[in-house]
Amino acid sequence: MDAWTRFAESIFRINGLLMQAGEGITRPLGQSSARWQVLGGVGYGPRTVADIAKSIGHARQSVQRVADALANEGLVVFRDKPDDKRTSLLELTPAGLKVLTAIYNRQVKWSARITRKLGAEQLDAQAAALIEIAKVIASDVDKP
Amino acid sequence: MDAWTRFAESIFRINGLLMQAGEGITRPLGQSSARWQVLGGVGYGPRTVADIAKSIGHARQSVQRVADALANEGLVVFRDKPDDKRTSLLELTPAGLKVLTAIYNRQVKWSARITRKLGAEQLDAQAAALIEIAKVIASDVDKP
DNA sequence: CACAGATTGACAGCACACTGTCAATCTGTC
DNA sequence: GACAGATTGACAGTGTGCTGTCAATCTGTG
Repeated sequence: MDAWTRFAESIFRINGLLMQAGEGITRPLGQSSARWQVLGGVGYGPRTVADIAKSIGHARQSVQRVADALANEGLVVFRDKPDDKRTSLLELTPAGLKVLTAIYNRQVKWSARITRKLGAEQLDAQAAALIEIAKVIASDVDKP
Repeated sequence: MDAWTRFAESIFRINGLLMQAGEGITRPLGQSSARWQVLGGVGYGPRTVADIAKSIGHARQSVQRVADALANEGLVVFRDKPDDKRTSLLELTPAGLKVLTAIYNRQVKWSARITRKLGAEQLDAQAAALIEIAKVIASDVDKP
């Protein structure tokens, strides 16, 4: 197994652990990582579904489905967007804000716990190195 | 945004790029990353579905579904396992071997291209660092 | 102002991973 | 050898993400 494969496997491993942690944070609150991302997208003010999709890098229709589910459960509401009759603004309800806040609190504790163990400097250095590697991979996409 | 979040986002970014590259490698051959993993699991000799699932860290039933699909398309066959009547051994057909070899060739080229740009030493160092971080995350799982 | 092209949500369908349940079968213990 | 517990595939159902198509609506160009 070559260095690149070892590297890729370490990424898969950490990604899996992060996803698992995300589930661990959201699940006790009856949510999920996908729902968290959408709720978080509305956290700083009303936005359209298409807007949120762009910002988190997911397909518009994936976000739409999650948003519809959240609206059904009363965590968000669709409000008319005055200047565009096609779409509407997604807005947190009090219940939605409560859930998002609870998730945020859990996330902060988790983040602080890990940062204490690993050190912000090391994490920043790793992140910077990974972003450089990401650029190289991205520039290679579609080559095979 | 704290260091830990920046780190997590860099992992998500690279993971996404790796998945994308995996699709790029397998898609022209009518396959996918999931199918690749299962084909690869049988590459060194017949194995059971449950066995493959364990080795790649996926749910048994997820692998079962992919294996059934591969069998339907004639890339693998189920052969009786003499000492266990519940299960069967999954084995590559000549067609399956052909596909797996083609995928392997594409993967090797891609891997070599990236390693040339980034250097095996850097990749190994990163992988080692990430594995250490993974241990810390893993030891924290279920804490929140 | 007209109109081509982009954007949007609704609808439909697919791939992949997970979970849980069930009956058949295997394994280890007594 | 009997029997409790683990393992296995079949079946069924869920969540998440993707794609494509369609009609309504917006936007920018001329």
